[in-house]
Amino acid sequence: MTQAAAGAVDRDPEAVSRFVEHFAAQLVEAGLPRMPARVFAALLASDTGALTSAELGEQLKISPAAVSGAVRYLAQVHMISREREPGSRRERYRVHGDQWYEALTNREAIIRRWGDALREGVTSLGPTTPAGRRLAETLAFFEFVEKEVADMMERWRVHRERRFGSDTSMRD
Amino acid sequence: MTQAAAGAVDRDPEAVSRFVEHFAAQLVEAGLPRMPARVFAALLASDTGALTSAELGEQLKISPAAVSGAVRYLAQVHMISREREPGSRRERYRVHGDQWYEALTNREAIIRRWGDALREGVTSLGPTTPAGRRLAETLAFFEFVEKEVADMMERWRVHRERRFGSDTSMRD
DNA sequence: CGCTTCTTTCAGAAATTTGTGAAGATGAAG
DNA sequence: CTTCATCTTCACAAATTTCTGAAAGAAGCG
Repeated sequence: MTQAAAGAVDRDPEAVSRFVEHFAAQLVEAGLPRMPARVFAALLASDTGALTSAELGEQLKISPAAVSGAVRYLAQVHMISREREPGSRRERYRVHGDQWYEALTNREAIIRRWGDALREGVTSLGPTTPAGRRLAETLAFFEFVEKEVADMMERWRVHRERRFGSDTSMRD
Repeated sequence: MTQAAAGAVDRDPEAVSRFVEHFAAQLVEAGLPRMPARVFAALLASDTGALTSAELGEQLKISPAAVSGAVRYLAQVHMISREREPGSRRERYRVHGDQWYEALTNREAIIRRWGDALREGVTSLGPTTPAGRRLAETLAFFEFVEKEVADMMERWRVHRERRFGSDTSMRD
């Protein structure tokens, strides 16, 4: 084995980097801040789905501070989780298939607050005014979506189970 | 009728403004730029669902330039449409129930580009590598969602029809 | 305990974004 | 063809966001 004694390589670092930057760019365009996007893409493209702070910093050529900020953000929106390795103080950041899908659709919290704001609007503008009625219909849409999305995720789990097997897939 | 001879009032401008700013704040938090968010909220809370540039500027206390920038943005993402009044050079910006729901779910274009980036990644990292497999599953998720969302919107149209009647509701 | 290794926090420099005023366009009306 | 009203574009100023280097905080290990 020329590549490695222990599991790693045959990964062309340049190909990886190309994908990372390209995918990160899409995420940025969708509204994610730049550093979190790059970090996330790097994790997604890693072999194990988990990297240490140092590895991230090196691969992306960014300071430890930047890594720290990015992972804090990503953890907050539940796109990654943090793990401690028992021995060393090293922390390890992991992208966990399941949880990040959910995070994406998990505009839930947002949707709920939109609903609140709209309800307030309906009341204060009056449910029978034209504006009030428009708001009410918009509200109905969000309530509809909220429920539908939940159902959809359920269907996805089934679909995926059949397509990819094991429930805990996408672990390392 | 104490309030008005022609259609308008009984709208407490302060209540309207409160709603507009509150709802706009939620939109901002969801990632919309500030001015577009405020303009959009103002349209949503208007009686007819359509306002002129001047009216928007006055209500929101912003310059014509700011209005122009905001409506350009909103039109681009299909959250409003522009109408010319036949006579005057005045333009009128309208929020059209249907189209803005669709715009919201219409991360479609975005999703498609994500798909492209992921497909590329699967190829260049190799479909049988661990990272390649993770990417492939992620891709499958997006393809699934794309289809499901389309179905969901169809169901919404039916649901709404029954609840709110006429197909062209939410016009002025 | 005190060293060593990581990570986080903080203050500031750099870049980006946002909104304004002023100067063009554009088109209807005289 | 000029004028008036209205929208858009442009260059710049202001505010905000984003990264970095440096210093401070934790956790294992001798």
